[in-house]
Amino acid sequence: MSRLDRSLISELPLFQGIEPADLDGIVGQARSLRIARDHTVFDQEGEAHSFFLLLDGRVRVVKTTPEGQQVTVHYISPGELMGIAHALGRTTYPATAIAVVDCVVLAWPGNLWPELAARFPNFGAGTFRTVGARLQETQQRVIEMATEQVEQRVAHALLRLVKQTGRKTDEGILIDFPISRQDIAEMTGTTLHTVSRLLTAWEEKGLVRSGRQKVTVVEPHKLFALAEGRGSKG
Amino acid sequence: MSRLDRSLISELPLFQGIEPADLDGIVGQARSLRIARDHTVFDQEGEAHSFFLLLDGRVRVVKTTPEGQQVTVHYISPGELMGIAHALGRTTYPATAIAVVDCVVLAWPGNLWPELAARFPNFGAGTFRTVGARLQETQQRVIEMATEQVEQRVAHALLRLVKQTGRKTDEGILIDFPISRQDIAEMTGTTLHTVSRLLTAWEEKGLVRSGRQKVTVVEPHKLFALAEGRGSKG
DNA sequence: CCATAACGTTGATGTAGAACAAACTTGATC
DNA sequence: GATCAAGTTTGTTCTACATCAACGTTATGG
Repeated sequence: MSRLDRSLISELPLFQGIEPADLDGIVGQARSLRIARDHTVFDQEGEAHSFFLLLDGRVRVVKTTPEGQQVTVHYISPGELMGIAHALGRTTYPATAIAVVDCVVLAWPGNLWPELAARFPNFGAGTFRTVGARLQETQQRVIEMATEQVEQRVAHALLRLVKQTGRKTDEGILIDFPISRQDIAEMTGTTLHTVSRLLTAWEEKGLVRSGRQKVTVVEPHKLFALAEGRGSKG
Repeated sequence: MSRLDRSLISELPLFQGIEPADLDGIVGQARSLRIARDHTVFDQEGEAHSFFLLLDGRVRVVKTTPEGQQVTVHYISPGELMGIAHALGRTTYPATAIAVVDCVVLAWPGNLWPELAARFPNFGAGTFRTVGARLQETQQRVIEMATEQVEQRVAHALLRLVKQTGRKTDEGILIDFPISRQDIAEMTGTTLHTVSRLLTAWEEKGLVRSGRQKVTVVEPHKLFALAEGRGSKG
């Protein structure tokens, strides 16, 4: 096992205002894990033994209904916490986390969370902000699902991904991990067929370029106009 | 202004494990407010000067889209915190809170929150649990919106209200505050017309009894079966 | 007690998007 | 380089639910 040191986390907003020696202590209590693509970091209903910090890669958080339908709740980017069931007073994970590319994570024992939060108020407050932001985002999605039609929802979802993980290329802004029509459908509550049709239509209008597990947004502003319900017909 | 004392809050889960003297101190820093029916406790985008504890009544939390559409995010029951924007690192309220009946609330200055959370870890942890529960619930609604059809969503919404605020009567379980077809539509992302049709159909089947701003669930189990997608046709 | 606004019901029509079905493409694997 | 699976496209059909429209009912206040 490789030596872990504070440089892994010292730049993250979550750990600002904590003494270097303490950072070493915190990191010292973590295990570092590599999660191969398509493998899970933790599983829905599983015992919440740990909480995690994503250092590198990208993780999809999915809830599965009793009927077996999947809904993608959130994408995790590097620097974010995940699996903080303990902090929320739960003993099992409420969702499954799947690595969409090879990932590196730090894992702490779940029961360490209260201790860390008590000793480092900034850490506790940071977790609070994370959860708060996630609540905001989730409420926003409820609003979208309740008031927008599919085309706008898919457009919003793509723009969100672009903001979180967009990488500039010569064609436009590439969503920087493999993402299928099915994945987008699970984020927006529609079917892969409808997503496919939308992407084809947008490609014809020059808004996006897309291929197998790959989407590039060429004209973010036009896509945004569409997301806001001001499509070309308005 | 009436004298406030610890008995107002000492029984609430949120304040367990805090010394009586400290409870007096906490309550002493609060103002008590009466909010008349249909008036707001706080307003979306407004400066988050305070956070609140609902002592009595019922509050509807609503988000309004730029296009003016309203979505009900949550109902608050007595004993719950609301308007905790500060704890989530925000400076404005993300939604509007409307009293659906005459209410009594306690209000603390927003900037007091970090201090209380630091001095009373149980209080901080309790807030965390509140926010966590709200996140869970909101994610559940995203899943419902993504995977269920309107009839099931409305059934789930009614059952949730029954659980939170149901009062046993001789006809069944009454949702114990005035609630219109429009209100239910805003909770479930549909129209008042569709809600009206559903309630009429359910009434014919003997599942509910409803009238002007009033819904009584007569057969919770059958309604639950329906909510789970096992309607009479299955 | 009458006016009027708020709330609720019910019918007719239209359509977004799911469901069904089938073929095509692109990578992987032996 | 043939085979196979996973991902994608595209056409057709069908339906749940919104939308449009009108009318009925119950409260409220002058």
